[in-house]
Amino acid sequence: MTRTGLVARVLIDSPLPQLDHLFDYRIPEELATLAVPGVRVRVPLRSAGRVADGYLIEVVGAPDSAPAGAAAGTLDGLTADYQGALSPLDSVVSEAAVLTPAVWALARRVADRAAGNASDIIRLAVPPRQVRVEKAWLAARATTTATAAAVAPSPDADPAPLAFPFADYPAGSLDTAVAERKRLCVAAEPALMLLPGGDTIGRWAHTMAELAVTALAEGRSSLLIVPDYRDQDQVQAALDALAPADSVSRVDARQPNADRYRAFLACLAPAPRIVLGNRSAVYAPAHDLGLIALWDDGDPLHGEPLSPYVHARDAALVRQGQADCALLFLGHTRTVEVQRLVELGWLGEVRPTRNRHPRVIPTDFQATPDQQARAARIPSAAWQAARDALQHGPVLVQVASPGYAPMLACQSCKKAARCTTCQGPLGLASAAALPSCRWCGALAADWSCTHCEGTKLRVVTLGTGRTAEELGRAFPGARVIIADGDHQVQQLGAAPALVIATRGAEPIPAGGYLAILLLDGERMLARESLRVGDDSLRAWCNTAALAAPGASVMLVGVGGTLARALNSWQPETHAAAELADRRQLRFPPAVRVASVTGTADDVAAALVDLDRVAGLDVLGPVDAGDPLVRAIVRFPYASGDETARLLKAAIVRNAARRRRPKGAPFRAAPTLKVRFDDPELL
DNA sequence: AGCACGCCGACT
DNA sequence: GTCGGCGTGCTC
Repeated sequence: MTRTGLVARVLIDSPLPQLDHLFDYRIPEELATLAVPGVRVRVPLRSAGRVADGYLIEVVGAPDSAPAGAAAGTLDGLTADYQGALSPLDSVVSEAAVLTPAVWALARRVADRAAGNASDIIRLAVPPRQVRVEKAWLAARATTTATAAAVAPSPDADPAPLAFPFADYPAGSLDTAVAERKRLCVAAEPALMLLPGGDTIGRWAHTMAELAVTALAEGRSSLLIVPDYRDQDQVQAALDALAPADSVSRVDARQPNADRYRAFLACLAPAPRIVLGNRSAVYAPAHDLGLIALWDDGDPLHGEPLSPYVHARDAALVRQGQADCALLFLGHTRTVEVQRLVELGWLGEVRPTRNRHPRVIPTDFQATPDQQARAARIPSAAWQAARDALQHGPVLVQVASPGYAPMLACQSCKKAARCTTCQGPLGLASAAALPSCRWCGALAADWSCTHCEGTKLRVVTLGTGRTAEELGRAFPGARVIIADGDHQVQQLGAAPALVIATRGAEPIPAGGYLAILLLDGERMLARESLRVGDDSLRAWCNTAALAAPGASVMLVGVGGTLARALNSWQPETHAAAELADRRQLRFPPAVRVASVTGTADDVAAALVDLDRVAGLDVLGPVDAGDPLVRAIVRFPYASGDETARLLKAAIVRNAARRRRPKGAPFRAAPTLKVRFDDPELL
């Protein structure tokens, strides 16, 4: 067959694993000028009339002319020089080149690491098209490129130099991070700061903004990635004070599609920008990327809930390698994952100059003179401190979220069930166990209610509402403010108030809390998960960082290494100990893991090839709900690429093969599912 | 997904 | 001899 002219290599936007490679199409003459890498295209697929959406990845010469360079990092050696007859490109959707080469390379690599589809990553990276927004952007670009681009690539409005750049950190640490492309793990200064505009934010947010402004001054872009919108608001407030407003793009799945697309398109401009957003911001296009800064990488919101479930931390690590930019993980605590990278020497460590930290007092439960305080499960020392502080300003009580470890209550009067010897809360160690005291361990074999003499227990989850009631009685006359998922309060004045908040929902008071009580520690730790310790320490440190200078932070009813790590403000000692344990057990993140779920036959077929992967072992398979079984494979990081490649091949084989037997019309045949690095796995 | 290709039972 | 069943595989 004779072929001349140009060939478009196209990624089909489809969730089907069989289609996750590049397809070659002939570029018709009339599309030659529009068909450039990154544009959205429509292409015929199989039979005429069917068209699929896709992205033009690259333009190459026809195979018999010079192949213009192999596609970087693709897994489609088969189609690199497709020999069949080529169909023509159907159309180019618009001239906006929305998928940049850097984002494509990132999506391909991130998907390959997780045995997933590149198009699933691209869906996170490129928001849905909004025709009006795109037309406006194209029109504006047409008028500005003629003038502005010719003038200078640097921002026209010079940002004011930072007044006290990185005042909290040693000279030569963060100020040179962008220029020297450093990879760092940064301990955040656990304090609040008041901005000129009147907002109070965590100092960490200001540090993030300072880093981005430093990059901007060097003519380079930044990605600032934070878990939720409350964190975004804090960084945004700091950026408002430090950076020109038109150099900041906020990328947030919460905003309306039009706003989201507008912010995305702004990132495509050939000028340095600051991109602020949640986990998907790690995939934002950026001109000359100089910095990726990720706040609080242990927050579960950094984990992507959509297949292939790639954590923002992992995507950031891949992107840093491709862009050769600075990469900083900032937090009040250190995750085990980051600790591993520190011990490998991959990340350097930076701490604030001064070792200032909140005064955390582990407080054991003891007999309380006040009846109501006892009912509200507050020890006397903590109750006293809170009562004194409440004279002068806001006091925070952090409680477990409803639905955490369930509590036991009296079936007749609905009041929380208390241990008859120590007044501690009763709980169930396991579903089948006898109720016992969470504090002293005494079995509540012949329990009776102290309020109504009832003898029957029921399981309840105690929300902020009930806690507020109890605490209100313990602190009569106090103004009570509830902050949880349903009642969101962001900012708070300096007036006295008793704030009852679930973790993560604490409002930020101007000047900080004068006392903080961390309650329900046992309930948080009662959860069965590998990560309860890490999660709880992270939550406690983040909350303690809201304390006013010199304020007491009381950790109630929790001792041991967690309390020591908090009290000495050395959370990395906990991370190091935890990592040592995981190495011993061969648990992640000492090794990587993947779960393989499907019918017994499908799972067995997927596992056969894996036995030649170096260092890999298989746990299970075990039953995972009637027709399904689940196996877990563990493998060293060095074997990750091979494991992912083999499992992806198994997924493709399975997808091509699976057919629903016609006897059962509504029961779709279960697909083989593979999930890498699931944090909830063990 | 959708649609074509292909290899075995009852029909003009 | 052929029409069509749906199991199998491919889509540039």
